[in-house]
Amino acid sequence: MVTIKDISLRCGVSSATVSKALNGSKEISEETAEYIRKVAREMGYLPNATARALKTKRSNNLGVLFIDKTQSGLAHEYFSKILNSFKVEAERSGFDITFISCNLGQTRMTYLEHCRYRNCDGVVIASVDFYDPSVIELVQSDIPTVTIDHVFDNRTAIMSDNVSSVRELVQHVYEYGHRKIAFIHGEDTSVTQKRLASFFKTCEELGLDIPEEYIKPAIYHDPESSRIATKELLSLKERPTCILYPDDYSFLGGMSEIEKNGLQIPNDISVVGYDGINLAQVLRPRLTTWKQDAEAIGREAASQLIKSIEMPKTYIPQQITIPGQLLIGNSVKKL
Amino acid sequence: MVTIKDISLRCGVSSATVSKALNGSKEISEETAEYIRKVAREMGYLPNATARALKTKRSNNLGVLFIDKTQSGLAHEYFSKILNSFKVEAERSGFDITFISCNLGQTRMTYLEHCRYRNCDGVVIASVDFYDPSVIELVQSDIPTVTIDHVFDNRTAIMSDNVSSVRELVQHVYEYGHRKIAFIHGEDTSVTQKRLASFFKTCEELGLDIPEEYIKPAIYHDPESSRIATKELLSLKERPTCILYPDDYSFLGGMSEIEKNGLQIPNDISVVGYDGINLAQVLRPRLTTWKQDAEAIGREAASQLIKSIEMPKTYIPQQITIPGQLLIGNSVKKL
DNA sequence: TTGTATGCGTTATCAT
DNA sequence: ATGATAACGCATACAA
Repeated sequence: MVTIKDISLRCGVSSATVSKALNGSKEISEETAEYIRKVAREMGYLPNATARALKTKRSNNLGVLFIDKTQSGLAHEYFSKILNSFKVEAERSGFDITFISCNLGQTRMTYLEHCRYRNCDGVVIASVDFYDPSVIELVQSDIPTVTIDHVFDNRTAIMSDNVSSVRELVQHVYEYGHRKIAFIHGEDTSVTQKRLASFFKTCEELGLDIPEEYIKPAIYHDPESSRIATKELLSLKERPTCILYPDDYSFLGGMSEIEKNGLQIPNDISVVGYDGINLAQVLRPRLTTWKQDAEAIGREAASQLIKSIEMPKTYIPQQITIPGQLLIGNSVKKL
Repeated sequence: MVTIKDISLRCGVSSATVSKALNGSKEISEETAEYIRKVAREMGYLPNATARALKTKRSNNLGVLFIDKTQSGLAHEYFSKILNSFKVEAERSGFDITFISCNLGQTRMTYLEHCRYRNCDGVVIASVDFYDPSVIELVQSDIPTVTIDHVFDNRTAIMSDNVSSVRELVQHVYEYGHRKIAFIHGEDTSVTQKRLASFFKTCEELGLDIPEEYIKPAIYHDPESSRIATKELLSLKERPTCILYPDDYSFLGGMSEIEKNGLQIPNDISVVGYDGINLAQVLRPRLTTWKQDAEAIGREAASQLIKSIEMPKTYIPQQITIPGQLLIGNSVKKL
């Protein structure tokens, strides 16, 4: 392993000079700096991130706290896209990514402890139980954090547009003539609460009276629970003409149930998804859904997090909403 | 931040003693060791991974080289499961995980350089172009590596059972009376080559003569390409009675095409998938497929990698095949 | 413009 | 059984 010292000996200068030259310090004359860089290149020098981190207290390492309960966390296209664009943007600024968890070796540690142990410069938090005390402890610490789809006071949050999205979806099916609209929602989170509230509000504004049995609980990214909810909806005396699903992936469970009942989409029943995953756009009929801009969410999260790390004094936490768009497929029939 | 020195002052012993006590050295008397541990706990001491890594040359950090081309890498349930179980097993042994890529900041580096820069103790490699010179450079370096689904000489590889799986699948549909079996395969990799060879060999053994137009290329995890391949197969004069797909996810593209043609699975045409992803088991009819033990693959990869790190002298690289199992659904009709 | 010296927190060697 | 000390590779305050 070639170190700064090796270079300094070869160049006949001090290690301090080499360090400065390599870091582009203005102190060093362009001539020697150029020479040092050349030698460093020739010798195949690579900075030692560990030593640098120990000295500077900056690891250039970002923690990623994604919970993989039901191991759907990363398999979830929405989150895997966010992670990927987060990673790309982070790397563009020279940051690496480390997963944060709570059991390392035999010693159980909190998320915060794990971050400190690894000297993470910042953490992005998504897809977790935001009421978990260990998550709250992390967010309230001095480590910069960015959360996705959940707001903490005086912390940056990147939000998908859960209110306007559901409003637009409901308005869309309303315009297509639907009045009996069912809503299958995910587990109780602030995202779900927002979507539900937006659903009720929009329906109210449109003068729709949605019976209670049109609202069914399910679990995000779990086709089976949406299949069951679908089954219940289909067995109602007053069957809805359109069903809104928690997400595209869950819809596939519903789709299966609908087809099993010999019904056709959209002729016999209309459906709407959420997320805009690739798969749903490949199936026929194409699913009408809300396309979230996961790529922008991840990129923005990284960008904000890095800003807050690099300008700790002047950075102002903010809530940023990333707009998505209505994707009109063929799964909603005009009545 | 509380350091070893802080503890040593508080305990009235030297920092060397604290370090030894905390690391369970036999040199220290049980009595003082216990006291030191107690104080450390009270003070909320956390070891500094950075300082430790600098001193010991061990980062307790494993690199993960997964290429996310077409951003399906992590969205791919097979790989995301592997990654997750790898992570869980690694953490059980006190290792963290860092993604390896080739462009960090403005400086482009090779995978090997990235690993060195981060002092990775080892790397797991999957879902990449194994003929990429930068990948080969990494594998041939002194950094321990484990590859998944590709063998390098004198290196550990964890393999799914591509040969026996395809044999069993073909035998299965053969037993159900199918003779006209089409095979849609993924892009050209050693995995694909193995599956194709196994397909041809099994067919030969069974006395089946598969016409060339029954073999269609597609792309793994890309429903659209499998949809096109399906379309071509369905338009043949001599239409196959059964289609084998590259993977379950790709099958969904084919499914869509089949249904668009007004055909029913399995009455009009039989289909077989590969991977055994959750989704395919939720749809009706349930897909007959090969369930890969992704969880075991990831776990074994981590376990082997860590062994090779901890016992560099005695560890012997090996190829380990993780068996999967035939999952019989309702997508293959008995003829 | 360049060099010297120090310390980041830890572990390891060698004394005691 | 415990302690003093050096060293890991780097960055920086300060001196020259």
